[in-house]
Amino acid sequence: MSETKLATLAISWYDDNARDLPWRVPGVGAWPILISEAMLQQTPVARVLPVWRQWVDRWPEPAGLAAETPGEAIRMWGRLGYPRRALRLHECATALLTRHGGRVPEDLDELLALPGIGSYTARAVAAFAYGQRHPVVDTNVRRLVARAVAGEPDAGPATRPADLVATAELLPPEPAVAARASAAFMELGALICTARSPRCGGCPLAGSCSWFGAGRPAVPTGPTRRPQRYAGTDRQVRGLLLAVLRDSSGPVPTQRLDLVWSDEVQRSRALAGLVQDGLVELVGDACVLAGEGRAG
DNA sequence: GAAGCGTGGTT
DNA sequence: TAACCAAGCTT
Repeated sequence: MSETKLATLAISWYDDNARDLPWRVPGVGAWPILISEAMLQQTPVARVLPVWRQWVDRWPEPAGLAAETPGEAIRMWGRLGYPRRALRLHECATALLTRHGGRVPEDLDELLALPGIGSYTARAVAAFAYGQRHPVVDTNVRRLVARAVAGEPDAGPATRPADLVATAELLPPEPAVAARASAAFMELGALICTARSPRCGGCPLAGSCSWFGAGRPAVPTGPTRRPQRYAGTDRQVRGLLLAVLRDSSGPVPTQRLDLVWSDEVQRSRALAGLVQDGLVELVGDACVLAGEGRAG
């Protein structure tokens, strides 16, 4: 008999406090759920909502997306960020068509083999779309488990196998209940057990939380590496270049792209990177989004 | 395991 | 205002 009290408490709280997100509505298919998970990778819910609606309205099945150019997926991605995710989602739709008859597979290993689908997303789809019992471990769950179970102030930066084990031990035996517990843990991490200023006063797990019980010890202060700034990076230049192409329907002369960044060396490097990544194509002396060099 | 990859709101 | 933050994946 293991510790499923946390799951019970979390689910009770979730019943009353879960946000009404459209991909959580009963009956939503695995494909729209998969799209939501891909969009939510590193992008806040509020920004995903309108784009998700556009995608599921336009491409309710994988076949619809697979029939488009990759560039159209990139264009419809809008400003969600990390546009390679749009490319991967398009590749994913194609893979679903060729390997799985146009449907999202239920098997975890088959999900993991899809483009852009990693450990978190595969388990999220298996749990939330198909009601399977898998540990669904994202940054929120890692943080919550680190605090509630291990009594630590925060989790490590990346998901490790041990995180999956620790989370799996919290899941109730019934698959559907386990899936709901995973959703509840994530929601608690997103709304209550936040990174910056956790609201332990409103947390249903506080009475069972090791970290809270220990008086909320702080993160040990140490020399932290300063992360790379965004301004002036290739990342920013890529974003500027892609924004021009996204808002254009046809080929864009490279001469026009010269206007978005004055440093020729960096601009060329950024553009070459976009081409290398398959987001952009060169057509003579012009650029287009992927797959739109001939038509579109 | 670290680095690279967008974007915009919040503190 | 600069830094931080938001449901990761790939190489």
